[in-house]
Amino acid sequence: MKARRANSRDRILAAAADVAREAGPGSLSLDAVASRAGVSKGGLLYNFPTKAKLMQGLVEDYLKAFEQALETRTADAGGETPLEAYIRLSANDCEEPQPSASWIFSAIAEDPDFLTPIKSFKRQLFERLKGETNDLKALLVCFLAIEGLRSMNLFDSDVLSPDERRLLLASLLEIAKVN
Amino acid sequence: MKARRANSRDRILAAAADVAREAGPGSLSLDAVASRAGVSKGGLLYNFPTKAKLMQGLVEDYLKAFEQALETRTADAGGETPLEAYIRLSANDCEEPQPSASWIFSAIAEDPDFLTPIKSFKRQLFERLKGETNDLKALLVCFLAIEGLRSMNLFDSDVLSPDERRLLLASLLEIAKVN
DNA sequence: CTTACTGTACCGTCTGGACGGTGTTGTCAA
DNA sequence: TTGACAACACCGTCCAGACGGTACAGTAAG
Repeated sequence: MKARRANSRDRILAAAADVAREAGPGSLSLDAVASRAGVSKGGLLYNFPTKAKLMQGLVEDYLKAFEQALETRTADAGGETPLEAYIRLSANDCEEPQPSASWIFSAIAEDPDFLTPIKSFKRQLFERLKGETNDLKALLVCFLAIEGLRSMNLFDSDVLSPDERRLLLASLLEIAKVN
Repeated sequence: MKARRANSRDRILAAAADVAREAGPGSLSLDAVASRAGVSKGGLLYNFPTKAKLMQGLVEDYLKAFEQALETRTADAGGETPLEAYIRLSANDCEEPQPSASWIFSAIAEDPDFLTPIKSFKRQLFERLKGETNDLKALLVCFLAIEGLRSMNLFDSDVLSPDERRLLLASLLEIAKVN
């Protein structure tokens, strides 16, 4: 029952992310996801009655995971400002070799409106940071630079070397610390 | 002859960009592009024998236009460092209401390798800026922040208000000026 | 005669999704 | 305790439609 369903759901979501990353965002078909998840197409459509619902599931999962990571990070970290936490968390995310969210491209191709929740999440995050930082200029620069880093990671761009990434992180933290 | 061909080519490219922006990147079909360009499908395939060639044309045109804009800007501008020129140019690009390059998503969906020329272009640009700037930290921050701005524009994200964008631009130029 | 198309008809492939079936599990009356 | 029954989770097949691409005949301009 519940357990089985939850496992299937998660397996499918993970499989979708894998397929998008490995076969390219344009090859994210239901068949591909189903076979990757070890589930028949019928089973897939049982969990996600339409492709749009699958995409929505991906978005929601992604946002939930990020929010939770940010929350736990800001909660238990000693003396770390929210902006610092956000910078470090994002930098960590981008450190991983594989872009974790290239399914986003599939979602956009399917329907650009899938971005709406992500956009509003970002807007909320920005507003929150704005409320907890008194140097708007520093916040803007840091926030945008992180956005740039995420974008590069998403596009699997290797413009920056690891050393450069480290230097960037240090610079941003320096800017953010003045607070 | 030449004139007719060149016009058709450009019209088709522009039509493709329009379709991608208005109907969504997933709806960039040959039929849609042809009818939008006021050209028959046969005529479209005469100019671009395959969809891949169309995408390639989009990428090449985009890069060429950007390179030229940057060149003229750095050439005639008095006392503007290359980094400043790049910042101002990109900020201008992002000021326009419509994301100019949402066809990129179509290209990625078709085949992620279409990004390769863009990536190498960015790498070259970064290396060039690195050679002409002596504060690597400032360069990194500015370059990434601009990347973030471009990404937001591409995703049609309205996280930043116009005022905030202006403030960001001023901050970046300030950082870049220390040089 | 060549160039630069138009227009139509067509093919093979792929995709989302509908549908009918199936085994396993939980529930509940007798 | 057991047997009937229903809900659940999933399977496998089938199909209409859209898409990229081809082929080809026609045409207007130079």
